[in-house]
Amino acid sequence: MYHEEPKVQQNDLTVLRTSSLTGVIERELEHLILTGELKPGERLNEIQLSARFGTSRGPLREATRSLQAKGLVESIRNRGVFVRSVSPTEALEIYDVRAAIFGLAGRLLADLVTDQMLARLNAFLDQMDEIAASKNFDDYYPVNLAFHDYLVTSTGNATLVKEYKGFVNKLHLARARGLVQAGGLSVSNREHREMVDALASGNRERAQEAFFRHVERSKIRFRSTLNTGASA
Amino acid sequence: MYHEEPKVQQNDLTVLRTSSLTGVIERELEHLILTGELKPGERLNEIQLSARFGTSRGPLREATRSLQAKGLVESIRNRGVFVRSVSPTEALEIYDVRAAIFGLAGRLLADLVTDQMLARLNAFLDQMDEIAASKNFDDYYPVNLAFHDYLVTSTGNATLVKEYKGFVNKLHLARARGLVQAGGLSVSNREHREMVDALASGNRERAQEAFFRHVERSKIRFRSTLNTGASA
DNA sequence: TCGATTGCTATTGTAGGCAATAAACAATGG
DNA sequence: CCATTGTTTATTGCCTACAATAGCAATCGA
Repeated sequence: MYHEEPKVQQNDLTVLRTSSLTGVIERELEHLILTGELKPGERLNEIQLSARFGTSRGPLREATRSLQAKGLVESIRNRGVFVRSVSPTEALEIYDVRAAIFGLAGRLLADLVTDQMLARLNAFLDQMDEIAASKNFDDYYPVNLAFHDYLVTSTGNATLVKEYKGFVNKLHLARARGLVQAGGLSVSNREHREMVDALASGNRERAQEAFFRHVERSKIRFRSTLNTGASA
Repeated sequence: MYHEEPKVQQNDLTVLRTSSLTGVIERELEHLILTGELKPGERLNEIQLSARFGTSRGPLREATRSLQAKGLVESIRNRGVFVRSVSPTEALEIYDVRAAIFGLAGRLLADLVTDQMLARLNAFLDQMDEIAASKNFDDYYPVNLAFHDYLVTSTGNATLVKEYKGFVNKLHLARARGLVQAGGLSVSNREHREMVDALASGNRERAQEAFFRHVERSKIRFRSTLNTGASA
């Protein structure tokens, strides 16, 4: 008991010391947006939200400015701040840029890959195969996410990681957001194996192309579901 | 006289109507940072700057939050906001990501390229050859910039353009900033021709690789000037 | 009835003020 | 002489208050 108390308190203090109130609000808002509690197009009422967080409007406004720069909200003067709504066109653009960045991850990893890393990746593949076989698609999504996260993080390129995650977040604001996930669900694990095999070969260009194409195929799936006029 | 007065006033009003004071300050600060008037590591004094812009501290703080999200400044609680200083390591990371994005530009352009576009690009190449021959390096840099800008913009992918420019800006904050330019100066126009040729071939992968490698070579030049221990 | 105009209200934009913090310096003790 | 502790000051963090704006509804005139 005595050992935990100071630790917890120190954590709280550290949080308040490191990140300002603005930072806390920003993360909170980002969470609300990404979980869909604040939906695309919805206005962020300053008074209402600052009351909810128990602060004044100042820090909240600073937080929204930051989110605006990150592309999660847009601000219209004298009208307010709104959760961004990513159009299908922009979503397609983002898929391309994300493909390029993910491709870079493949290229970099081809030079960094170790046996240990390959073992970990194969474990991921097996796990996803298993889940896919059981048709338990709700379990597939998080593992798939962890797989991609592991790959991107393993490059050791912090700039790349940050960018990649930013785009993944933005895609959550795409209209017909469900389609983004739907596209991912039908991903055959074959593409993943191609990526891992390319890494194992140590061939930079091949790995880059495999990673790039994986995202491009997601894009194509996204687009085709769009055309069929499916709705949420 | 009478005809101009209202127009000027309307321009001012339009600017203030469209973008808030925060937006104006943000652009102004970004300019100060990128031109080097505010140097990496330097603190942005709120009182001083808000007095300079003739506003209160609120809008200024919002502007700096936005710049923070863009990676141009960093904020330390209770200490202030500082112009970011990009380490050599981070600069190398940025070069890689920029290469990936620029490579995507090449890939996209390979499918979009027209004779008219090729003519324009060849005009750029000739112009740069000319300048290089005259050894007037100060003229080379802006044309080189315009060349790259033209390429990126021609993709029609606004997300790509925004990202690319963001990274170019960030690289301006790299320590030994002169080296970034110095690296560019010695660029042989041959690389540029390779890029244009790749576009003319219409081969996606080839174009992507040519564009990618062009930036990678810049990175290598940057790194080598770093290792020789050259200083500003 | 319809359109324009004019007030009203909710909300954002900006300003300025007080409290809290950190860095620099002075004072004190060993 | 050095280390440590108290004090001062510049500066940031946050809040409250006021001004300005946009959207809306009611009113007025045709």
